[in-house]
Amino acid sequence: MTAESQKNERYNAREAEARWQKAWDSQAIFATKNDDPRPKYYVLEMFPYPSGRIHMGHVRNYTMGDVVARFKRAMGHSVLHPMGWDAFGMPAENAAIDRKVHPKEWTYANIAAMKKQLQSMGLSLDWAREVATCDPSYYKHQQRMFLDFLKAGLVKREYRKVNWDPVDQTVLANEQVIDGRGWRSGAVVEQRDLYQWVFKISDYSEELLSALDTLDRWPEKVRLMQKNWIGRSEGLLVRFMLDTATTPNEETELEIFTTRPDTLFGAKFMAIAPDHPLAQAAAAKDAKLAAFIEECKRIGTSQEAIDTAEKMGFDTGIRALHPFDANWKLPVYVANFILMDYGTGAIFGCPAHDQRDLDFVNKYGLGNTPVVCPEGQDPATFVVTDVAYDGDGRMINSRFLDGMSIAQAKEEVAKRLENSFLPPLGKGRSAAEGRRVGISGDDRSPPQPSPFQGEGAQAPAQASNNAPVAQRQVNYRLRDWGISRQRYWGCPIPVIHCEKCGVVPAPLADLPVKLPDDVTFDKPGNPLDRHPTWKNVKCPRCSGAARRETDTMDTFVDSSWYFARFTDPWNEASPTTPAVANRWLPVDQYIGGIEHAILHLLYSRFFTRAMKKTGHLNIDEPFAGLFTQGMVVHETYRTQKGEWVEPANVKIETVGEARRATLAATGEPVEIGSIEKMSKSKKNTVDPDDIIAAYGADTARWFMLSDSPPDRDVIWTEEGVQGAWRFVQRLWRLIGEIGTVEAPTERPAQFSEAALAIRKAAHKALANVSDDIGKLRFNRCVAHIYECANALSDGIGAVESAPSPDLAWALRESGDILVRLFHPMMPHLAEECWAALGHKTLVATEAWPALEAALLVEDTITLPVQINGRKRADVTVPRDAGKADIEAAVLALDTVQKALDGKSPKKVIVVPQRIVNVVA
RNA sequence: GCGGACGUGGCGGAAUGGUAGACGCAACGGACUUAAAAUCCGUUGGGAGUAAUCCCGUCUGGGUUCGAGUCCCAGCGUCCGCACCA
Repeated sequence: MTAESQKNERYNAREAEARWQKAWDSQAIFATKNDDPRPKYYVLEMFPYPSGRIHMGHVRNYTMGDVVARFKRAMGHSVLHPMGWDAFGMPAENAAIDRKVHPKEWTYANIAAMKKQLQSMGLSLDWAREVATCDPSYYKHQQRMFLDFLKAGLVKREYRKVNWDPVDQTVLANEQVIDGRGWRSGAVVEQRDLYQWVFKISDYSEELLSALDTLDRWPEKVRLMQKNWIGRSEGLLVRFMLDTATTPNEETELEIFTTRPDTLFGAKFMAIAPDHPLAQAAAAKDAKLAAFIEECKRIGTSQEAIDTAEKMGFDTGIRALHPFDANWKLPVYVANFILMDYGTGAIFGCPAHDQRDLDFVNKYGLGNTPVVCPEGQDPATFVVTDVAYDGDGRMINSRFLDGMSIAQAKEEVAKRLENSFLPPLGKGRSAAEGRRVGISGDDRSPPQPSPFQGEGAQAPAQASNNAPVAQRQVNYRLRDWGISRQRYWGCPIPVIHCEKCGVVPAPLADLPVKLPDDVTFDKPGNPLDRHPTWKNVKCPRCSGAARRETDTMDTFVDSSWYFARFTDPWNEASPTTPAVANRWLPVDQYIGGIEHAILHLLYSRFFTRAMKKTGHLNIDEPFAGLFTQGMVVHETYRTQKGEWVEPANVKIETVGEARRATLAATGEPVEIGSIEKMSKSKKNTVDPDDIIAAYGADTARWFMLSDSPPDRDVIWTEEGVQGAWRFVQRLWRLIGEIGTVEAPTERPAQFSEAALAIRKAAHKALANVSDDIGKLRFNRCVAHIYECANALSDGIGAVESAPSPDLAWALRESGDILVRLFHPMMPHLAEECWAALGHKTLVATEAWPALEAALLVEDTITLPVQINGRKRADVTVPRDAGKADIEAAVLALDTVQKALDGKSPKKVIVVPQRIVNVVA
């Protein structure tokens, strides 16, 4: 083909892409061997839920991963780049209910459809390692690990509050409860206590927190979100004696948690959660209190109510004794803002230094006494009215703490209370039975003097051999991970309940505990629960009548270890082959959405630790590098009637600066709305299939990488796609023309100025793209490739007007470089161009071009010259010119002479290779 | 409320404290064409000037520096996360 004839032709992306995909496939070039001795690189994108169709977010995510995979391969790594399916979950069951399709059938059909779509993108995936979490060959190992975790003490059963939908007879996740009603049934959601299987992630709170510091290739934002989620706080557990004359069942004490023990002398009240045992006990004898507690529970469901709820309390009549003064009695309130889940579910309130407590006392007229005085304030006049003071300062109104700093006061209180003692709790008399932590009461140091000593106060009941009044404690916000779901389409929890033997693990030989296929969804509730032949089994231990656990696992469990399974998905005996997993892991680059910043990533980090403990792998962290990509967003359109319109049905015209939209079919005017995340409800989606059919996968891939930094949202526009498509065509023509240039096979000894310019442009692009791909700055890679292509276009012009062997050789060399540079982003086009340049190999298996660093160094450099910080001139000097030479050259410039007006400069700053600044 | 990020042409965005606006999109002018599309060439932050040139300009106001889009302080605005966590 001649250059002339190719100019008039077009690159047929559709035909070429299918052809090259077939070529890659037939040579299995993306299949990765576990015994490959080259340095390993594991790149992984978050695997998709098989909804049935990929969306543009997938295109962006998987393109980024593919660029990294192809680049690392060219750099000589053995690259693991697998793909699978997060295939369990509710949509399959919804489809079963709505459309009478079996979840399994629906899921596998979706997988087949989506796989085809992904394959049309030309991703360099090792499909031989494909896994689907709903497949028994996958969840079998998950069940095995559940049993291993159970044995290792990482799993427990716990009575927990859950959102219960009485119509659908199922537990709802928090996000499925909308305004206190079930999202599907619309029924008012109840709080129910159910036995739940729980992974003890909180055993690792400290470890998961401190190890965040080692994740230096994670976004700071994600680490911070996890840190806040884990929510470490240091404080003191303090036992307050109760006035038994006021307690319902002669309870003797109330244990609280505080991070501000320094403010103990500012205490005005105690508050306990509505579901605190002491509140329950008091409510049993006080109908008004019981009614108040009911009221709190009702408000407690919807998020909005919690946001706006006023502080409410109810005085139980119970009185607590101040730990430093038994004569100081504090009222015990039940309050709606106290959480049973955190600390001990009880607090002491110091209104002057805590806004919530201040709001509370202001409502109930309990007053406040400031005990911390800000520096520079007169303690005699310092008062708090509406805004609590939580800053630094000196202790006041606090007896023996007066004058201390907050830190000193905290330490002093802790020391005194740790070393004073109260009788150990009598059974059944604790105000917070079961919520006390770590106070054993025995084998402790001998009794110490009471803290009341020397304060002139009377001590409450003294006893020897007692437990300390207070104990330092670290608290975490992170709660254990409840994994029980009352659903069919999930991994069965492999245990059996026997009346005699209790909870019995399913024998390993019986794994997988398979989901039965013969289920119906015509009735609400979990089909497993009403499947007698599946549910009723013999106890493996006593052979008596028993029943299977009918709950299945949270789908976050499935995705907490898939990255490990990919390392050896062929192992039928175990979840992993530890030696193989340890070699591949951690994932070097993980790419996915920010929406998984907390749960998925935290669960996976926990799972990695649990798998290490149970011998399935031996690494510390699953993901060494994490990248969170932005969303794909699009303009919205709606008719004057307010109906949303798909972009495909809208015609946009530009009249001068203004853009006008009409309905393509009828010409009816359409309003252009805000740019938002692509969503079905606003119909502002673009179907990847349509784009690939119209422009090809390379165009879609290129556009997804252009312009916007990859961690930010990218706006999908028709103009943008067309720009990308034009560039695809332009590259094809450009390389086609270079392919027809007659060039010597031997490298010329000398290069003309024009040839050197081309070579410099190509090698500069090579250096820049190499650097930017490694840092995932794809938008900058795109810019460098544009620049390189522009330079080569100029080169074509030069060789046409004045052909010469060195110029021709430089063009061929630069063409070879350019094709390999854009190959990771547009692999099909790159293969087509590689062939056009006369190569017989696949560019996908080619090495990354070698950089000739000498070409990046100029013989002379042009430095900007500033006068008083403003650029006024340029000066060109030899590369190795000394500071004095540069200064002399600068001072000789006309512009500088004029500015100095005969005077000598105050100062001349020469920054080598950078800039010169003359201070006049 | 707490925590975090960000703020640059008409738009998306470049810019180790060192020439602000790379690269792309859009727009405008021109070439080719019977015409259009495609393609190619050129212009494009604002203002003044015939011109060389000059002045202004990175949300606002201060500061540090020879030099600030970049660092510090205060304010305004947008976005995100958590949300009564004691």
